[in-house]
Amino acid sequence: MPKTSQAAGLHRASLAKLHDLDAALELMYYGWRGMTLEADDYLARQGLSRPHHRILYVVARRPDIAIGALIEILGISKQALNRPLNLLLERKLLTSKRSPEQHRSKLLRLTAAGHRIEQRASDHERKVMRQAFERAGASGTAAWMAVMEAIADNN
Amino acid sequence: MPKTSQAAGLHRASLAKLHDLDAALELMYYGWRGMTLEADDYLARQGLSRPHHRILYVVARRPDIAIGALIEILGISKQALNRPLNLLLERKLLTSKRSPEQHRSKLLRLTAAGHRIEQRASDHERKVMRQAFERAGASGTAAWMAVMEAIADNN
DNA sequence: GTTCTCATGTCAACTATATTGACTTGAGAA
DNA sequence: TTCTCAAGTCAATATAGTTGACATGAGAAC
Repeated sequence: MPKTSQAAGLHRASLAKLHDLDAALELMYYGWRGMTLEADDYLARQGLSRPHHRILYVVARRPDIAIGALIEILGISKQALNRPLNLLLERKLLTSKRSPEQHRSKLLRLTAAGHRIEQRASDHERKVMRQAFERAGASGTAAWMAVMEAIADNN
Repeated sequence: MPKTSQAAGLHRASLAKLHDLDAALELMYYGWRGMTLEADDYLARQGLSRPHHRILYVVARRPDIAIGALIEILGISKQALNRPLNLLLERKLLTSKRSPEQHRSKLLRLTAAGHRIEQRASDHERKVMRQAFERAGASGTAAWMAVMEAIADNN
């Protein structure tokens, strides 16, 4: 696990702008950093990191999800999922049980402790977003979401 | 180097929303992915990846930057910079020379080939942003930037 | 009832990106 | 001549991911 994460390169560096859209590229970069910084620090103090949070986040929103479906959503291989998932099971932040009828797949659920950590980590991120949206007002928030959807759906 | 990057977990996954701000968290995640996807594919075809692009991006905007200053801006350790930087020098995408007076530090510059790759990779990202901004109009763009600045500056 | 399929689990080897710590080198300054 | 400081290098470690190969165990098909 990483130490506490040095506030690294947070400058919003004073780089010359070669293109008018350079500011937008940098805002995406530093925006992602800004949103995840405190959450990552919190997770590191729990001995966890971003992949663990992604697992907790998805399972919280899809209780009784099977492992195959989780792999699909996370977009990583079974083997890559294995380690962080087992850590979460060992730490009893997740439980896995086979369903009575579909005995083939294992169903994942958060424990109370898992819910608590997922919530606190996500709360750090939501706090950042809430403050930004408060300053921007309802129309600014709607505009932000519209732009982000256009960017996200650029597949 | 990674292969071609499987379009992984691109679902904009249909997860139940536990909080009203969950959509915003997911938009940040998929937005970052959407912006960087094509650029990363292009870079992978050149045998490069995101850290190499970050180096090229910064040096393009700060010609004659010293290695220490670059480390500062990137927020990584000297040792972590070493490998990708040496690759870029070997490939002659960067040049390093000592300055006449300040002979202690090395000054980095892009070669023509380095400029070309930096530009093409960044162009993929700018293209995504430009399309999103065109749909959103000038006021939507301004609102997006204001929100992102608030998020980024949450340090 | 044996065989086929399929979800899951696990082992090994590899790559990439990062870290810290300990050192060297070489130039400039005191 | 010694001290400082930027840069370079080596080793060990952690994390996050990959592919390939193979085991297990349950359900379904024949």
